[in-house]
Amino acid sequence: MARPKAFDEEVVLDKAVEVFWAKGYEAASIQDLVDAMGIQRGSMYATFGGKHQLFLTALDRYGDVVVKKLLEILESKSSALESIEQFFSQLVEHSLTAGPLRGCLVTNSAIERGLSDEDTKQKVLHLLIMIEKEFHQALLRAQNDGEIAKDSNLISLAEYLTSSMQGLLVMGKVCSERSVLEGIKQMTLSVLK
Amino acid sequence: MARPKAFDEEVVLDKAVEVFWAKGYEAASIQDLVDAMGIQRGSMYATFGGKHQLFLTALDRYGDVVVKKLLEILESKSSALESIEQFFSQLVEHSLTAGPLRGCLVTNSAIERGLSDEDTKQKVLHLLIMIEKEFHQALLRAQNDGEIAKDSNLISLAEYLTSSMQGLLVMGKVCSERSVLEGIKQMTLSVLK
DNA sequence: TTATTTCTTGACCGATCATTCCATAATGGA
DNA sequence: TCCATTATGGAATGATCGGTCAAGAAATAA
Repeated sequence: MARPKAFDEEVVLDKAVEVFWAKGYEAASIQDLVDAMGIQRGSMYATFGGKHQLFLTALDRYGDVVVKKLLEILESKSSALESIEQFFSQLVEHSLTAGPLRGCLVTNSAIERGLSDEDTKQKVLHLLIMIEKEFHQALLRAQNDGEIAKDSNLISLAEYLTSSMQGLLVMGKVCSERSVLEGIKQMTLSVLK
Repeated sequence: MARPKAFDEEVVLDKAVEVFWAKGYEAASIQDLVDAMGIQRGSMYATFGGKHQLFLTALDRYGDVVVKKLLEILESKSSALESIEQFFSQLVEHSLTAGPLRGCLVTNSAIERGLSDEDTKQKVLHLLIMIEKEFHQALLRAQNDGEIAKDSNLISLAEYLTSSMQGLLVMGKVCSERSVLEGIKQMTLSVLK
């Protein structure tokens, strides 16, 4: 064996996630990143390979931590429909309080890198499908519980909710009025009733 | 008088719009811009003031040309509800065919610059409100024609449609399947029925 | 203690960034 | 024709970009 790393990879990766989340890919410089991560450039390159690789790893980490935690709401004990409503309430709350971390790294990455970076595009697609599947599960549960009609197109509904989520997050980037975001949420969910 | 400009300001501005639209603010270098615009750096700085100013001017231009043209669909002769459906069909078609210009400069700017650039945020908000007002007009028309219920909350509906539009444009950045985008469109519009 | 391995550090690289500037070209008015 | 004015073209600015590298520090195995 030899000298062990002086930092926890996951801890510094979480810091990188925050930088990319707040500033985007292009605007986040290596200096910004290593400053926030609290490590030297050399260590970053040795550990993560480079900016592009670090970003892809950060995107994975974001999915494992942030998205996964958010999706847990959809698996909560309450009624499926209620859990979906709670989910969107959380999005509204996030937009109103998250400050520099407003918005979602998935949405941001889709917009900033979706056309120019195939790796990112694939990871974003994978995350969106993960979200969509979770919506689909919740919708199935709602259907089984008689909360929504038997003949509903659950696939389309799940895709619709995923898209609506993206829209709400875009609006939340520039609009800070709770009433507006709440109204959008209500209208979005009215499709399910 | 003195020597006249060798280029048409609006023509080269349209080229700048395309570069920002395709690449985003940060990823668009001055070199990219002046190459596409067909003018020299000096002329660009003399005419538009700098990258930030050029971007803001390009955003205005985008609103005057692209957004305005899209919104004309909402004022078409057909029924108001039909015009809204046509509007979203156009968004789907755009996402499937626009290539490097997929997506919307308003959405992109909201995501990339909404938190870090107050000028951009204000212009984006202004454009979103413009879109929302146009939706509202169409909804009023629909209500007067008896196409939607008298007691509908038209303000919330207009905000909802604006948000849904943003969501669809985000999805279109990474998803090229017509069936998915069409399904989202259908679900979105089902709120109006 | 010594040898070996790996990590850390900070200087350094060429390239590119946005921006400035100036000599030159071109135009219209006098 | 000559002057005043403005646009053009392109070199040059310093800063910062992402990325590399070598030397030293730290830890374990022998």
